[in-house]
Amino acid sequence: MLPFNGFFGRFLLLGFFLCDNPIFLLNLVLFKKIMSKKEDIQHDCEHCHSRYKSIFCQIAPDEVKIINENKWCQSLEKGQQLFAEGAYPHGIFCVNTGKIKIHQMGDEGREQIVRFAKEGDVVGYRAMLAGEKYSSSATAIDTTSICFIPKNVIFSLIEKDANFSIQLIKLLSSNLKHAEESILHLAQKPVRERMAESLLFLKEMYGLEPDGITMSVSLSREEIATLVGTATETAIRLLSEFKSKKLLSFEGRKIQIIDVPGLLKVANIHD
Amino acid sequence: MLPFNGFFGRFLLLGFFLCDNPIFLLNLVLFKKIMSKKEDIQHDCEHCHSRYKSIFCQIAPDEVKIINENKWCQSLEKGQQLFAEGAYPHGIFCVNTGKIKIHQMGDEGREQIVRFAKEGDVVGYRAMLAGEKYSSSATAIDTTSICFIPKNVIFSLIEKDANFSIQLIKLLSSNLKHAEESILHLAQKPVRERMAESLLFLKEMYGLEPDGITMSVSLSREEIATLVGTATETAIRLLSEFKSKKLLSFEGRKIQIIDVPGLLKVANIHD
DNA sequence: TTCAAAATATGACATTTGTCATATTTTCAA
DNA sequence: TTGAAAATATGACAAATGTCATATTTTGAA
Repeated sequence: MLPFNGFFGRFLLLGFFLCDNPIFLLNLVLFKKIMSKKEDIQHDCEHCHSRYKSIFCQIAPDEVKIINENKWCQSLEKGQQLFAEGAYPHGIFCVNTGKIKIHQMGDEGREQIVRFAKEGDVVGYRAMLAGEKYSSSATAIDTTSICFIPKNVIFSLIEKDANFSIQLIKLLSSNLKHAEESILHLAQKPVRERMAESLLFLKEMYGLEPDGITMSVSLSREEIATLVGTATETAIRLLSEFKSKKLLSFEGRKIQIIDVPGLLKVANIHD
Repeated sequence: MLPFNGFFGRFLLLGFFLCDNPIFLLNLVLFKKIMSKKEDIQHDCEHCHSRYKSIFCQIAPDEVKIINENKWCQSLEKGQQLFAEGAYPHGIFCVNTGKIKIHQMGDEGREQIVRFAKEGDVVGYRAMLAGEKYSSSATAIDTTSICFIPKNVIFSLIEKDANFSIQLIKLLSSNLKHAEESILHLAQKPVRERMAESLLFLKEMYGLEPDGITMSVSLSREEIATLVGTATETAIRLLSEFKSKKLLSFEGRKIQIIDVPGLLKVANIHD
């Protein structure tokens, strides 16, 4: 619910409801112009560095122009929610810089992280494309700058550009592959293996800081637990065990990866 | 590897490799005409009852004709494999009648079922669309009649028909939603809940026999275990427990659903 | 800075679930 | 039909993991 809080948020929400209507869309654009000075920086899609890493990397210049004119940029603090499970999508979000987690709430109120997004990734598109409510929530896990592209712009792009459809299809395929791999591992791998695997995954996903060993992403023990699919206490114990085995070291939430081959071995990953 | 075994299978395999080439594709069509009398029935896409339930339900008549001329039908016995993890896809399979399981092999040689398909569903498309090797295998869990549509036909359809792309996107979105729900449940629900949920899922997926209580799908205890994500013995014990609690009854692999509200309660599913 | 709240850490213990052994039943091919 | 192999069933036990209690440390707002 967070992005729709307060005075500004309510206007944004109104904009979302009306964004399929060209006249109201125009109003939204004007409104953006007025408000953007205060709250957010408007990026320029033509020269956007993260566009080249995204599903928009191959679209025609005049389509880029349309997106640029209709998009909406926003920044999020660490911990701020982008959208919530159960809400209706009105467009997709493109991550400009920063880090996002996609998570679902379980029966006992425990969270489960199902996906991550970084620069160049797109979030909130699954529900929008399927014409459904969001089945997951999205929350910034770092300071994040994001652009919102209205639904109608995306659908008209699908109509006009088959190559864009293929990009979307490939993105969904890739997500599905990873999800099915997670199913396999949750069903069959013990927690220790999954923990080692998740740490290596985070290293691949978000990379390392300039020192070459510290992970760029910083998560709480609880968040790590909801990624691995275990209790927070178990996650803490395993991290301590890995530290004592010199596979990694940490100071608070800053984790250094010391021994990649060792972690691969614990994760039971070969070749 | 099964579909490519024997004299007939080797020709089929050859056909797959050559099917992007129009001349060889023609040869394949001629070859089909000769061989089909013996092994398989060639269905007619124009009047195909399962087409209306599929991603092909809205395509233009002349596109249906192209598919009809290039497709290839095959029947599978229960237990026969359609494609194997690691192989290269050359097209997609449309289930005409029957039941298919999509499964992956885990590290310890244990299988995990990740998806099912029935009449009107499409299988083997994820890897093909992504341009990757199959990440899962597909096996018939009942007598199944299936049609193969070559890769080039699908990609030209994506080029020509934006609506078909949207159908594919919706299919992938739906699969992804279910996969992420499975992740949540495998990570957070105890085995007993997952077992009850899986039985209710199978009832929804494949329906009941004319008697109104017997499940149409028949799986071994081991297969049920690989669906739920547990050991075979645990699956057997839980089924016996459900039987003694009069939630269901069974005679071998034929399971009767007796008490749906009771199963919903065990599965911890409300409203 | 200071203090309360939140996060992290650790021990003790209970519960769940998997593994192994071994019956018993069913299936299917000779 | 018959017998061997596979599938199903059940008990005993061990291992993995979660839960609860509680201590310690860190964080962030007043």
